Amino acid sequence: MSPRPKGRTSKSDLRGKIIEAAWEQISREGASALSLREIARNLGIAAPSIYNYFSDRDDLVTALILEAYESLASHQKAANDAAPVENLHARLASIGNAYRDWAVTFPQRYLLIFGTPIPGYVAPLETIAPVAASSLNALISVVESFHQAGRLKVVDIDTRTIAALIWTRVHGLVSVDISNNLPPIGLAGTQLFQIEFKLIVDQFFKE
Amino acid sequence: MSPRPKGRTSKSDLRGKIIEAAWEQISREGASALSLREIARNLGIAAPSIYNYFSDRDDLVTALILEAYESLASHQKAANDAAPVENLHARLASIGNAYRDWAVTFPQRYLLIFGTPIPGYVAPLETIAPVAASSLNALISVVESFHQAGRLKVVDIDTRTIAALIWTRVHGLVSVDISNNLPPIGLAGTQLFQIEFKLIVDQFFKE
DNA sequence: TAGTTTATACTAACACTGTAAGCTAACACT
DNA sequence: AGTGTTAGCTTACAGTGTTAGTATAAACTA
Repeated sequence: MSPRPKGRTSKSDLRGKIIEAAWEQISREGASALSLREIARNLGIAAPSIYNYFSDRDDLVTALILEAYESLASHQKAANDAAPVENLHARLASIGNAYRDWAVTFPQRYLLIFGTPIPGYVAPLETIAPVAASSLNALISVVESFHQAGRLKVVDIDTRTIAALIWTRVHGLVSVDISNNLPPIGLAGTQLFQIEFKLIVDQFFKE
Repeated sequence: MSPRPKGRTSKSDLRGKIIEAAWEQISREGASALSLREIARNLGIAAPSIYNYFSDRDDLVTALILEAYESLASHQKAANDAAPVENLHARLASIGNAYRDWAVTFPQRYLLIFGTPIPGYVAPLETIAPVAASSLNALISVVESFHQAGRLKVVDIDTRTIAALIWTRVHGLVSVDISNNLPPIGLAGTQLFQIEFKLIVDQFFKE
């Protein structure tokens, strides 16, 4: 039926195309609608061929999660580097806005990372933890800088704990926002984010 | 094969048993592993019989979500009523702790409500919004009371917005905690929650 | 260059899922 | 008694992830 492509295609990069098709599908339908057979259909290949590149569906999902974390981490780093090193408030604002922007631009990727959207999927922590941690590096680094400059308002909490709390606050707001679970208080997500960000800065950082 | 039960069983409450079996399954395997056929197997009935009580799987999930919201809301109300009306800080602490306790006790129910764990399921907002809102009533009421007592530190933010932000903070921390997505900072979820709760109280409320 | 191995595609099949259609026995009501 | 409705059942269909077995083209080896 199919024209039987020439065996080892050598440079067709089918693995990359599978990942690409998976993202396309996730962006449209959400992570939980990921289907190996539909990926295969879209690519014009047989479904089991995917198993030449991923040991099973979970393995593909893990690859997607790693890619998403790397994307988030690189956006964070870019935002951090875009602000002057010595202007800590500017750096903080830059990475804060970049964090929300990334989540709003790629909501399904964000939910893929931080939700539990795939039936029966459990993330292999030892694989994911390192790159997940690296997506928090920019924030941790800024908090550390505030600390070393003696500009932390709160002194009885470890800097990494402060960073973790800032993250859970931002994550809580952003994840609820892109899931459309915000309580109906007449404020758009952007406005609420600005308010919360200001409150966070006020509470933890001097000047 | 089966002894063919006596037709209209009238008081067998199969609908209730289906929901019960669904919870049992969700508690063990997580919400995304919910399977109508396995429910039927556990109850010793045929899978399509479920359709006599729920129009489809999503309908069952909606019923579960409503039940979960109601449970959360009633726990919140109980916690609110357990503290003396005039002691606003005690009431706030009571509902705060009750919120986390409920989430930790029923993590899968919490994730069912606030995550997007079911493949292809989209919550019917007009059905769920009212009971979802009612689970925030205790918090809103306490914040209102602080406001009317002139004991809000922050005056340029609407009280409902303050309540919403407090909720997103608590939700962010709790949801990440029960999903085991907390950054590795050596603090247990309980400790982190106490720290964050104190910070919230300090930031918004006087005395 | 000829022969062998290996990688990558395929088809067919299995076990599972939600769900629709149609049948039947028991009850409720005229 | 007869009728209609309810709530079970079996059967069947289309979808899913996954495994097994097969074929072919490329790459390596003698």
